[in-house]
Amino acid sequence: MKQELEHAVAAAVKDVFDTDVAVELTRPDEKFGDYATNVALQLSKQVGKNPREVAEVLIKQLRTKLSDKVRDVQIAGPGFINLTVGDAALTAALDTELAKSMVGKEVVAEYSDANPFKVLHAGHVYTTVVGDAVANILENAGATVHRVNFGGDVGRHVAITMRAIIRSLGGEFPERLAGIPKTDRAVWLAERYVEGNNEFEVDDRVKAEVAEVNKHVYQLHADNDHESAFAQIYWTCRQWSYEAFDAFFARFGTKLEKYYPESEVAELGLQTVKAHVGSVFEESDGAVIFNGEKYGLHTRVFINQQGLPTYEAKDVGLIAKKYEDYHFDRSVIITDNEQEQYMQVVLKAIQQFWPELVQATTHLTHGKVKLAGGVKMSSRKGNIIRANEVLEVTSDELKAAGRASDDTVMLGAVKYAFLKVRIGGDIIYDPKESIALEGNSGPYLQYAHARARSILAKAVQSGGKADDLTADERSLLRKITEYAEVVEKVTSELMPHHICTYLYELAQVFNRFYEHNRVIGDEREATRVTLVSYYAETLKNGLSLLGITAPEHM
RNA sequence: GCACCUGUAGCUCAGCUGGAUAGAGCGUUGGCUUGCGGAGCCAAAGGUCGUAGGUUCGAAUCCUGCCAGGUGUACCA
Repeated sequence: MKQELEHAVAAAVKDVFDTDVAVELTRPDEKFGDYATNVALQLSKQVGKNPREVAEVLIKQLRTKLSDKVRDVQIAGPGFINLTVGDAALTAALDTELAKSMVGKEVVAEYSDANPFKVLHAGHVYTTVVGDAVANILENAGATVHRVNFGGDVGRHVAITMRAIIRSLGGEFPERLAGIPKTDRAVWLAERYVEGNNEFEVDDRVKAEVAEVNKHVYQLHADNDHESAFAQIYWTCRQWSYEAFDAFFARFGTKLEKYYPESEVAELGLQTVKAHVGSVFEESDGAVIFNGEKYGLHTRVFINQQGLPTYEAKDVGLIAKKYEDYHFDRSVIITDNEQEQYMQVVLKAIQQFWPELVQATTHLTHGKVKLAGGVKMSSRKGNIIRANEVLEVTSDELKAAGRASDDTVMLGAVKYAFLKVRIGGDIIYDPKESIALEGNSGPYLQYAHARARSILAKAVQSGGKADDLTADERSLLRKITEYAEVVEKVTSELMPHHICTYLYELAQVFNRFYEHNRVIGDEREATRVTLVSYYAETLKNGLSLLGITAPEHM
């Protein structure tokens, strides 16, 4: 509908002024009409007439050309042209298919980036929620989306944890791991990391030991060692981590197709970097670096003095591995914004030898999670908000409010609270607000859906489609048809919060309609039931893009 | 030092590829109410859009300086 009208306006401009313009229709305040364009203002200078004169000429043309679809064309304000669509055309728009702009495309969405040997914290929840939504949105546009995780099972944090684990066991005694109860494993590992890191930061001897353990871990992978005591401890604890991740993501409704451990891409990254030393990378101070300053970025180390690949080199290996596995048309990476400039350097380096892979890659970032009135989290210190705690505080809030704390509503609350804000900046999470049934929250929309379903369950008549709508009916219909436009915008911008804003507005429009209009038993029941049915469906579809379940009852 | 991000109502945020009186929610104040799920609806109060300039017919939106907060900046991830 919108596109059709845009083409028609562009054609009218061409007819009258013989010039090509890109017309973008916007949704103005309802009192102005359904769509608005500012082409007259844009053309004014070019044509040498004042905007309202330009608009005068254009609307004559539009009125005749669009008479079948548009019932009113008006000039307003400084020279806006407002279009009001006919009821029949608006009703017909309900059944237009959503644009499937990515059919046949292979997409890799990398998010969550949970690291074995570390605990999942609130930041992982945020990344996962955003990543899921982005993946859903692309999938909805017809793409085949592969959801993957990239996590560090080698590197300094692993060495720090391994050293602390071995000390805690009193030596390399893998059999002693059996003494740790299954339910405590994840927490126990997290404690070892914190403990090890605290020692690492203040003691140079510990730093040296960690460097040794780090080499040992890489060696273990190089030798494919599963036998030595050290290796047994390593593999067991890595497995504990993955089991903890699986459990958490399952509860969350996230299905990651693949975990890429760093150990799997380290060698590939190392070799790739080595192959481009002299052309892209250079040796400096015993390490291999990429001089990003040539590109206005900063310089980073890809292979350290010990000859080990850093995270940078692993990212080189990762992008190659992803391409090898999926031959992606598009790759989306979602991380914390601390990695923004880091990623620019890595991508700039890769661009030198694999430009097409970088061309297809988008890096989306989000900020940190802070609790309302709370403090930033640092996983190095002990004062982090664990992922489970995010769910627990939300669940507690539901209980405190005397409501059932089932996962449907609890996760709906968390996901919506994280997604309703534009990604990029930090968010302040307020569990109390997230579960509220009044205001802009997930549970509010879930409730709105359940209520609509309840009306539909009682409907006697249905399937009516009128072209003589009342003002309230028309407002609701108008808002429902906007969904397709929102989805299109969100698909191109990958900004899920627009869906939240839209769904909330939709629910408000519905409530206004419902306040003054009886549905069941009214002589217009058939028509109104149709509207309610599309409304409920739109809520459900929108929520599902956000990864939120729309329950039938609450 | 340099780079990037952020600064909009008491609080939490939309709006930022320039356009019509700057919008929501929460909170505050007042009204509707035996309802098809009122967990709603209507209304009021509340804003120098950090600040000073610039570009433009038009700036919260673009450009520059400054202020404040955050992040990154060589062998962590």
